[in-house]
Amino acid sequence: MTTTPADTPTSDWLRLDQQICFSLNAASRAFGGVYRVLLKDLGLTYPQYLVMLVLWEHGELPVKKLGEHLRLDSGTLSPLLKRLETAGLVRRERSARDERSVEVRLTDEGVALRERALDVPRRILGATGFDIDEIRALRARLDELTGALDSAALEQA
Amino acid sequence: MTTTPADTPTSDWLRLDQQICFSLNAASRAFGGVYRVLLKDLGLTYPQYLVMLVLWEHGELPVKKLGEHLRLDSGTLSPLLKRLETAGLVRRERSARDERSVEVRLTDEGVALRERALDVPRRILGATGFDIDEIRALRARLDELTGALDSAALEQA
DNA sequence: CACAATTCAATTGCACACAACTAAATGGCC
DNA sequence: GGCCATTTAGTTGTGTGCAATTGAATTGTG
Repeated sequence: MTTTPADTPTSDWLRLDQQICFSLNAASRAFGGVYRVLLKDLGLTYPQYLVMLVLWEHGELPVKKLGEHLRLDSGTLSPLLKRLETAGLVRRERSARDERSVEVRLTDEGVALRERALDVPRRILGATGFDIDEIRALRARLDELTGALDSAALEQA
Repeated sequence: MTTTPADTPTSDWLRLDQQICFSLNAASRAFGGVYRVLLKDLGLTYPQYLVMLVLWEHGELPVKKLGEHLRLDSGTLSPLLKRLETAGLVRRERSARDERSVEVRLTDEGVALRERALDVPRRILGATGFDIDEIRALRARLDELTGALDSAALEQA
């Protein structure tokens, strides 16, 4: 346990920084690892699962809206959606009203996959060892952090 | 604010799961974004910065040890280290004692870069909007989570 | 000593992330 | 109506992240 006092000299900040980055980075990847195992049966990667979650909840969506929900741009989504389409889970059609836009909608197979995903959240929760309120508190903290980091990033632009 | 009661029906768990994954994933990438901006001056990516942090603290290290510190394998580290070497920050030499092993050591330039990185942690802390004790608490929580997820992953192997 | 199992780094193949750019379509403005 | 800025997906290029494989070096065991 490194209980670094608040007046840590500058030269040690890099070590402290190390701890902070590592923790977030490691947690994110550890989480991804557990999802990867659980999602293997469904034939989904973790980011693909996130896309399916949004579609299961919202139904049909243009790529733009999907990206806003997921904080992802077309550079990431276009090839990912192409793979989901090849897998038969999703169809993409140019919107009739606005031909710039592409509507992403679930196929019957994509809708059906939801049933097989239903127990994923519970198994994930079990893997964390946290109870649901602890997870919820952590989530709130992380959202707070994300919000602060986003506005800080904007100020630099 | 979605205050989901503990007896949420199964069909809504996917929506809850969505919130949890999104938060962690988003926080991780938001963090990466802020680091990316700050590290641009130094010519480092975020993962490269993590490698440099370990080297600044520990000096010379074999690739294996580096991977243990960072939870990364040679598949990720080999090309990354090659780029750091091309950038002149690092040298790689096969160990004399054990020719399977490759020692990674900082060049003078790599050591010098540390000076220019000294204010990164403070600027990151500022971007989070958290004070140092809050960050420390969050880090502890994340480490706990990582530990639980790792042991859960092991049980499935 | 011989030889099988293990260790270590590198490589290959696949899938994100993201910046920068392209191309098509739309909307606003004169 | 004609032109220009904006919006929207897609593409390209670079850099991870990880599974699986390869190949060389070492270790353990008889």
